[in-house]
Amino acid sequence: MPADRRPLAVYLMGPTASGKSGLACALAGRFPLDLVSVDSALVYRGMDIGTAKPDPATMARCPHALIDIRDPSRAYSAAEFHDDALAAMHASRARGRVPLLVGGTGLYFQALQRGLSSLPPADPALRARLGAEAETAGWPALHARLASLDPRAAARIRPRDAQRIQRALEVIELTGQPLSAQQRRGARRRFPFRVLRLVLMPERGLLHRRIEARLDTMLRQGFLDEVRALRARGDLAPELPSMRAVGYRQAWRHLDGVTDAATFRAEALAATRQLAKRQVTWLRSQLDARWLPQQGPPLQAEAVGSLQAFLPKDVSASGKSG
RNA sequence: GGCCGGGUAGCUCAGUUGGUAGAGCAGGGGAUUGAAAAUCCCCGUGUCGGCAGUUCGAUUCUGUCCCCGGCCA
Repeated sequence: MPADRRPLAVYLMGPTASGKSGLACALAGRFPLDLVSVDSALVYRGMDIGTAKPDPATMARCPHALIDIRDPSRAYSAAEFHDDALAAMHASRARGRVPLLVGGTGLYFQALQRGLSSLPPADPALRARLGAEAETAGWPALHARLASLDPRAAARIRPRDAQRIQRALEVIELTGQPLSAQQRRGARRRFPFRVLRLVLMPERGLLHRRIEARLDTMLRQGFLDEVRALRARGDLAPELPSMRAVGYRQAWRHLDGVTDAATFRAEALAATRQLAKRQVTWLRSQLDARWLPQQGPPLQAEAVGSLQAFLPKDVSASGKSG
């Protein structure tokens, strides 16, 4: 078997509050790494406290690509991430360095790695129209329509999965072809990087304790004021992808007067735990990943060791020292 | 101390005209192709507060005790 001559990339994956950011920054301090964020919420400007975004001092010491690249009024997408991340990886490679992709958004990692089928982007007007139809007819009715247009897609998508039914009908309307047929056409190509996957998977109870402690820190740091400021802009709405983020959605309801402070905190905690659980489900499918110990110095030592086994020859092969 | 409500799943509660019980939330598992921190699917045995009585059978009826509210003293 010939040696894999593709340049190296490192993925550092883990659920929220697992300590990814700290570890990434520590590793960047000792290896020639460029950090690329893989996080669907960190892309939004002005959403700092509630997303646990690295603070300005950390960002200065450990710059991340793909953070603060979008206004919260505009949705970001997996397809844009795919292109942006690949561009950042190639730029890093061109500098003779190694990209370290750090984050917890499973779909983004998958879209990057496997690519996406060639499909039209979201069409807000069309989505609004489909949403209005669903309002009166109900999603199962639109699912039935999907079944007549694209039985294969309808079999895969549940009758109440509003988001996927809407997307499928959108693609069919925009292209005149069934979604399933287009998805079956090759998204796959050889990925241009050789990947070392590191996974942080803290024991569940520990993760829950860390989530709780972190939320209380956010609240002390003025999370609610941050959300008040976002609401005060006047052009944001709770249906936006940015404002549906964990914590922000619950804070919005609280500031609307729907929930009291204790309820808001409990809801935000539960939503964060549920997010972590879904992230863990993605991670469990990472069969060829290197699982790191839970936390503390052993974690860092293990990560450093894993990297050392791969990095030197790659970096030296690039003809440049980090 | 007296009277009235309550004590059922981790939480909030429903229910059983007597045949050992089920919702919401929480929690667990899974799916995941341009909104993904999104969206969706699956998973409910718990001394029905304790003890005693009636009964073929008590979580349900009766007695008594304990605990939590409220009112009265």
